[in-house]
Amino acid sequence: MTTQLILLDDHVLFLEGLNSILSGEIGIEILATAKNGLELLQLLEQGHKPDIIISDIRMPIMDGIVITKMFKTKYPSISIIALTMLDQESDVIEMLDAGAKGYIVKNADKKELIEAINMVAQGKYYLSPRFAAIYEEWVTKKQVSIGTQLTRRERQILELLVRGKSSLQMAKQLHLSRFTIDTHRKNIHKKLGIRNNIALVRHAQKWLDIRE
Amino acid sequence: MTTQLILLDDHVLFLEGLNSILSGEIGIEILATAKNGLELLQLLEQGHKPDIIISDIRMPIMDGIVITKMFKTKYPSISIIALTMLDQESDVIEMLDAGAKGYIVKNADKKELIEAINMVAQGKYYLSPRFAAIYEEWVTKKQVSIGTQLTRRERQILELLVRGKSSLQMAKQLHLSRFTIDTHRKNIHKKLGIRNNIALVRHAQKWLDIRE
DNA sequence: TGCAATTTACCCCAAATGATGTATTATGAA
DNA sequence: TTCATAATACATCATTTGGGGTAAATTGCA
Repeated sequence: MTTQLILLDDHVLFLEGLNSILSGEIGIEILATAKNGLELLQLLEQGHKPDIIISDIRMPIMDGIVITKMFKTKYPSISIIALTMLDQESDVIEMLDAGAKGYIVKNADKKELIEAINMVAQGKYYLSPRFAAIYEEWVTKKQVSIGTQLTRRERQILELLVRGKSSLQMAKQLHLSRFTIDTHRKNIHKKLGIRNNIALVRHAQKWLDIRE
Repeated sequence: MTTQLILLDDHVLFLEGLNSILSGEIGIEILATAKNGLELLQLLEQGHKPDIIISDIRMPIMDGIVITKMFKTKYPSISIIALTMLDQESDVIEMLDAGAKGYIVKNADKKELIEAINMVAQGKYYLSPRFAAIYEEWVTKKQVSIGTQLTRRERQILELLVRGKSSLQMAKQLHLSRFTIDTHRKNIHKKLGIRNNIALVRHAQKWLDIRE
């Protein structure tokens, strides 16, 4: 029984490399490759039915997380393995939350990739060893819910943060203690798995649709 | 006459993919691959004499720019082709200054890569067509920058800041003192009349078209 | 009504940033 | 070659942020 794949990555060289690596493998068949989410959707509409899609997370037009979320409802039978450079931990959590079945770093080797494909093909999950720890920690801390599950106050403070307000400024504006603001700010950090305000602002802009 | 290569990239999957793509080509021989600068140096000390090294720019231990600069004096007969994600414009400029003979984006395809190898093997230069566009854009931005007279270093640091890097992280990445980074950052503040990093990031996104 | 979640407020301490300087070494253009 | 600009590096000191807590009052909803 062969596992049928579609590969998705905006870096063509990487895509071709991956194709070259995998196409020699027994039990694996590359149906097609796509450079972006739109190409991927076209392939599926053309009737391709892969078992697994291996997708980069960070892509310009439609990123892996968006795609994964969409697939969860539109193509629930197709599993997704996420590929990443890993320079941002929170990506891991978001991707898994979005419904990815596997998570691999680009620092991994062919062997690990094939293992991941086989695991996921069997309906199991595969997490790059590096991430197991991160995810474990996340779960045990009961920080399972992310993103949209900020409380009203937290969201308000995040909005002010995005506008460049300091804790003290917010405290004055909201007639609260600066300690309170700090508590909220740090709770937001924890919930989102982000450890500085700049990353927080960018996350808010990208995912929470908080702008100005 | 075959062109002998060593490949250098910290992302093993990419490295293996590249190897897989190129090793089938006539006229090209892969002598070895290396995951970081140290491995590369060891290979050379062991007597490998490649014509060309294809190297990623961004790497943790010793980045492509450092390597290229070093090779210019220590192994002047070896040409270097730089590979990049091109998520940071200023890398292009730096790499060019450092003395790379070729410049390819990872969005390129196999055909372009091989063309680049052949060009460089013949002693010519090869620049990815995208590079031309980026370079053009970069130059015009530099000239048109009336409201935003940031120097090239300042712009580079602002780009990193937008990506959420701290002063210390930038210092490591750019091989500079953290004091230097701070000086630049504070000079940017003054020039733009902005008093904190978050406002700076938003200004950069809005007015300077610096994103990710 | 009762209990969980939220909001508020504080502690300590480390690290990073912001403000204001000085100063030396490249570098590039006139 | 000179001279301005850019890039580098550091000092000092105040403020802000980040990470780890604790704990009260309030709110909302089952």
